[in-house]
Amino acid sequence: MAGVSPATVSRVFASGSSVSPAVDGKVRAAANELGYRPSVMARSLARARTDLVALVVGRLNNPFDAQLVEELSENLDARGKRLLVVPADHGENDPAALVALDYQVDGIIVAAGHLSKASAERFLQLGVPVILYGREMHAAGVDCVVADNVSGARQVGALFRRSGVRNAIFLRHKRRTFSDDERGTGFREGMGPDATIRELQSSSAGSRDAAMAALSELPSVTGVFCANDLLAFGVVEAAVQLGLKVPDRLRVAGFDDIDMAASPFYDLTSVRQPPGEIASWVVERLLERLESPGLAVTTQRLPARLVPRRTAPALPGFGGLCVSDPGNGE
Amino acid sequence: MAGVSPATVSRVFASGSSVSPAVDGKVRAAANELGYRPSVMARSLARARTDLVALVVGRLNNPFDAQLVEELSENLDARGKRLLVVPADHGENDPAALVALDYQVDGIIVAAGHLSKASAERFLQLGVPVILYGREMHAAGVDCVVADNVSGARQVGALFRRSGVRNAIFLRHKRRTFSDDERGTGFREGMGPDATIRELQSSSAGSRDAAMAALSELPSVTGVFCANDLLAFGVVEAAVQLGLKVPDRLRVAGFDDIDMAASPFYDLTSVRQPPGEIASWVVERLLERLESPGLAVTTQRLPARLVPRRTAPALPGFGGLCVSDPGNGE
DNA sequence: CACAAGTGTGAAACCGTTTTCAAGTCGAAA
DNA sequence: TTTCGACTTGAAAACGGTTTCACACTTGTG
Repeated sequence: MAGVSPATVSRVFASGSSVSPAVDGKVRAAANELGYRPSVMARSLARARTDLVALVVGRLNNPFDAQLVEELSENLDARGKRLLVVPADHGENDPAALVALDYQVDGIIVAAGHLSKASAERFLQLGVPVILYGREMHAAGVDCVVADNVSGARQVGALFRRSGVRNAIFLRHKRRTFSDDERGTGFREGMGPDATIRELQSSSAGSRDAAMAALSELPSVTGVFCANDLLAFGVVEAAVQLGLKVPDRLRVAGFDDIDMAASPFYDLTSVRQPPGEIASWVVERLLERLESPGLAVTTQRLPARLVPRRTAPALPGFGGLCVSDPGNGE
Repeated sequence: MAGVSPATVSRVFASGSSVSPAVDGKVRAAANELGYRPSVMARSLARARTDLVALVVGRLNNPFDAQLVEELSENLDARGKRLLVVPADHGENDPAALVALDYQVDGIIVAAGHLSKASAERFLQLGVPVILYGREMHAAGVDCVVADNVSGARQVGALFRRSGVRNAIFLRHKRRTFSDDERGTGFREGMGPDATIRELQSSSAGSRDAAMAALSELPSVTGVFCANDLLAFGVVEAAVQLGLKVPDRLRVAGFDDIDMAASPFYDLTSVRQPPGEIASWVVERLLERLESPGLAVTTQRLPARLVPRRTAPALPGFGGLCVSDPGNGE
């Protein structure tokens, strides 16, 4: 060292320790000169803390998910932690999550479909906090954040019902999903017991074709609620192509309220779940749990708000409940 | 240890070393029993290799960027490396990139705007390979991948010119960008020297308003080329709102060819740059450079292909050059 | 049967920090 | 002047692996 000290350097870079100004200056000067920066790896090894948080996540083709990744990354960064992305593309369960463990990550954030109970227990046993979003899971101390799917979808159902829709389709993803289940349930609740609701499955990419087929085959259907906006876009397209006027002849609604939903061409009624809030809740909770591991497990429900637009407009009488866009339609 | 060996365990888990089948079995059995997995941190410290690759990236609101992150993450994962996300949201230059160094990452991938020459040199000096995408940079051994913006934009310009557009707008981002510059250049080339081209700046979110203002003020403009699809969407919307028929009265084109460009409502002529190819080239190159650091620096240009759609249709006579959608228009 | 070559294993040093502990310095209080 | 803390600093033991080296112990060959 240019200065004269082995472990004192540590104190200089670790905040909080007391070092005399003189020494501090010398060390920093030398470090600057040498271009020295403490190795996070070595520090992690010694402290048994990596400041790394793993995110186990699947595909990002839905802008909503992408947004979430961005927000998570930024939130963590602001708290001095770094995001380690572990792709869970294998579609199925845990193996990906286990990789995270090898990195001694301080915590793990898992997207809806990618956590098995087995993994969850393994994490708990190792004392690594897990936050799950987009799905509830009553298992070993994992905290969950979920948008209030049931309530959001119920609002859509109620709007459809009040608009006179009696015969509807619930379009969901091919792969069975916790949130799709909830959205279906909420929708049925909102539509009431005397409504007929068909469930249809499709990939986001193929939703137009699926909707085309279903709508031409079932002329009595007057409303389609989709598990997300991407699916709904396809339905709107199909309706246009079939000459079914939206919203007069057919109401359409989606879920997530991604940016494109506000496009004047779709102008899609949707249910807003704010990625920013989810992200900040997730990291907030993670950090809380890191500093006091004993916390009770919680499941946080984030409110989901109906955003009525043209494809399923709010009814005059009920406008008070619905918050529409500020819409400075010049 | 349940078995009988301290450093032999290392050999068991490090591939390639020779261990007798008997010992190997015992060790693995014990490891399995104890739930032991080697600590990546310790390994990294000893080997001076972390299997971590940092990605310095800004916002992900453009689906194109999100897709890129996904592809990068998966490609790296398949090669045994992990993606560390370092948000560069500060908009400006290097500080973010330096964080990556502390993690002793094996390599760094940087998105267009987020690398300064200073950082680049620092990385080179430390022997950490840097791959830059979305921008060229003739500095210290950084490899670059860039879509062929000039050629792609030139194709748009040529299409516009052949369609009779003489007076056009090039709509670019507020923040000055390498690729926007190139796209502007290519567009001008394609339009020819006698065309009038106005440059306009806007954020993706506000492009509709910007276009509204410009188009009503400049009635002679008959074509708008945008630096990306998101901007172009706003222009199409503005055109509709102003009653300018697209494409008869106004041609519009974007860049990236994101999924939504194919939406029948926009049906946007665009220039395709494949995120998958970019991603795989990036990690391919990174790994190459990791195992043979002496490689000559390269700048890879990936072909950008015009995808004509309704907002600026291909002309009958020139169809051969343009690849349109498979379009099974039922 | 001896000797070279090849294999599987253990000892020990090392990677770059943190952290405990003890020792040393200095100023203030007695 | 002596004594007692408060501060600053260094020595040394971790942290959990990898890796070099040397030491047996098999094998194969003359």
